[in-house]
Amino acid sequence: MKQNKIYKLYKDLRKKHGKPQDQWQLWCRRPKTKAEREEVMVGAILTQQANWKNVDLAMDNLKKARKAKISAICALGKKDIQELAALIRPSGFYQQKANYLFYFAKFICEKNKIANYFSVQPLEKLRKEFLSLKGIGPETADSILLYALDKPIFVIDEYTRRLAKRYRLAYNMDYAYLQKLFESKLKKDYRLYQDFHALIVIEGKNFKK
DNA sequence: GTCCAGGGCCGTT
DNA sequence: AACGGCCATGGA
Repeated sequence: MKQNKIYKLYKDLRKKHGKPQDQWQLWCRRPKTKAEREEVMVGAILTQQANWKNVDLAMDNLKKARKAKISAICALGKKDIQELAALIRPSGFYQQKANYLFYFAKFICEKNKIANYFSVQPLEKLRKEFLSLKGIGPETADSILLYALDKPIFVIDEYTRRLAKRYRLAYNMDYAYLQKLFESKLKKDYRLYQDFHALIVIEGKNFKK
């Protein structure tokens, strides 16, 4: 890949921060076990507009209750959504997130009945299916595709926008535009996308809006 | 006490 | 298409 501002930013961040640590050790692990993938999916929903410390508290509650995996959640009934909400309370917006989690889990388990569903379906189709679910917007959908399913799709978030402004990488901060921009400047490699986005979040915390 | 975090939904304009 | 209010906790 030729030198360009975006790839150079990756190299700089990699040099400055090394391999992503903390939560990112799990999210950037290769390969992941099935259980780890399911845990990342849960985390992707809980982390919406939430401090990771709070998400961690919620994840601990779920683990103690043996409900930190998609397969455990989709075994629940509708009447258990309140119990789920109580467990994830520290992550904030917990009533909504409990519903999001429950129906997302149902969706995943349903599709998993079809052989190799997530490996066989085209990426664009999978993404549209995720986006059709309540509570799964562009960032959450792409986070799950990239970090849980190892699909080569670049995640855009608040920190990506901050760095894009700070380093004048773009003027348009529209999600689809930024995503295409980053993907067009990088080798199509989920491992690169995973590490780069993690580093963007780590670095982004140093900047105000 | 105040501010804010890795979003997304819904109603209004 | 764009914008504002809303959802909520815990740490700085």
